[in-house]
Amino acid sequence: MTQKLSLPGSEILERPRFAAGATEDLLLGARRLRQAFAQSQTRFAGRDVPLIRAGESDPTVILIRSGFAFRSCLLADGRRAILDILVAGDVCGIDHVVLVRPIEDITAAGRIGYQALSATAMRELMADPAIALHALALLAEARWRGDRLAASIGRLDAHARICVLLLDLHDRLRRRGLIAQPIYSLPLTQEQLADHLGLTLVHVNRTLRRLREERIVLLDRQVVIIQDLERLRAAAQGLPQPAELPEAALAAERARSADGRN
Amino acid sequence: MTQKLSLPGSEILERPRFAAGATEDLLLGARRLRQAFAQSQTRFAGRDVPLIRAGESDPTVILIRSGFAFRSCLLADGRRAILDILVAGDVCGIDHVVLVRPIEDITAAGRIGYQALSATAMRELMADPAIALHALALLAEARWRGDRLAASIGRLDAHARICVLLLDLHDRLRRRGLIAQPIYSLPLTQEQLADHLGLTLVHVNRTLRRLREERIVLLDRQVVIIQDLERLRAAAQGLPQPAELPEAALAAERARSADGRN
DNA sequence: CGGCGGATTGAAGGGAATCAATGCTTGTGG
DNA sequence: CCACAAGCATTGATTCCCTTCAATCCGCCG
Repeated sequence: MTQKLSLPGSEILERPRFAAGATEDLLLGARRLRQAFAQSQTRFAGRDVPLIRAGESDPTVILIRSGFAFRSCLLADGRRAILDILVAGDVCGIDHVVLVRPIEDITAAGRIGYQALSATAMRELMADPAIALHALALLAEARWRGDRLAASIGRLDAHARICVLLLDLHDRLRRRGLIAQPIYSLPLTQEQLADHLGLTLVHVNRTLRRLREERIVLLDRQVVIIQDLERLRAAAQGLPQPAELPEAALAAERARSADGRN
Repeated sequence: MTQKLSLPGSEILERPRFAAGATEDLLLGARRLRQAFAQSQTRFAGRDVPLIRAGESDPTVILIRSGFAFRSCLLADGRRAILDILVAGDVCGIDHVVLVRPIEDITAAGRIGYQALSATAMRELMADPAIALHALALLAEARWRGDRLAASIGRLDAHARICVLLLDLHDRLRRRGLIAQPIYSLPLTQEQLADHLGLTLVHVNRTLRRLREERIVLLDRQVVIIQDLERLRAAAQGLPQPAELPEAALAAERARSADGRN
């Protein structure tokens, strides 16, 4: 059924770029949205502080300035599924523009700085086509990450899943210019990693040990040290290429950093 | 860490509704988008016909009029992950407005009728704030389904996963008025179900047998017969409530069906 | 009839979960 | 300054869900 597919994996090397007809507006929208966020005060929150709770009224849209956060939902049995990890520069909660109440929780993973915009304000901003397009792009990117996670959990083993996660985070941070070396802090407990990867704490631990023994990555005290990027990439093979903010957004990102970043 | 959470599961009984401030526009946007689609000719495709291929240029946005389709991506080892199942009334490919090239494949699961809009045309439509908002809502809903899938694969066992799938599909079809009884056709092979649920063909088969023996659901020859909706719901417990098109879209949907549906 | 895709079923093995201790840090308070 | 508790990390032993491998069967079509 599935074709022979002898593609050596180097097929879709490009990450999804924005459509030509939209790039201009996207850039513009990105800038304007950042400006809107810049109006609001930067706030801070510590570990495990909920930024948005599922079901609460009057949700906000959030721009993370620094640190990590995650989106999660509670399961009936009390377990938790962490659906997305958010890093500095990410905007989350755009769907609150159209939903009365948020569906999931958004929680600070460690100490973070962020700015918030009320859903109403965001809704008004959406009147600007450029911003509307940018919002769509943000959501599209988030969905892509979600799809990727589903594929990862569904078809890769624990070893590969963790590699994908650590590599993707590395690439995201790298692309945003937030790190210069293959080292970054990741303020998630092993239990939280497990909740994200569809594993158990114990198995995450064992797998991390294996990765350490293989001298591929070292995750100690919430610090990730990638010892062998090549082999990490090899081990993370299997999924389609990581889709991330393409150059348009990247440019915007750079612009943002270049401006005073508060 | 996780609170005691003695919520009996009946907490978030409501599905995500659209925000009050947006409902009007959403309805309007939905109607206008349908109208735009109505301009284009209804096309048909048979089983396994790709509607959109990852990487191809000039992608379209698609409204499914009848039948089932699915979104999938290929993994490096040749396996496939089916990330979403699309039913009549679904719009897919909205993200093509912002992406140059689609990231995933969209394939007809059986014989389907659909209408297509070029990404360029859709991009122009987005100038209408109502349509832009509706597009955002569509994407938000798709993401929610993706998140749900990830949680399902990550935290539920095969039995529950299949129940969730069959129940969710039932509810979606029911809510759109496409079925009146707990019976529907599902033109997916067991291998495709496996690719969707992160299982193997063999195990899907065994689990379906068990469900049959338990007299909960019967899946035979691509026809799903829910024998005991109550117990199916019970078995599908565990995830947060299914998020689907809320009444706004529902109304639009009804309006659509009420008009000639081509 | 033969071939083929899909469904079904058995047997065996493995990856991950579960159960259960034991370290290790860190922060708190005496 | 040390004791102590709490949360997190680590590790072993055991269990089991799911995969893998391998046939067989069935319905369909040329």
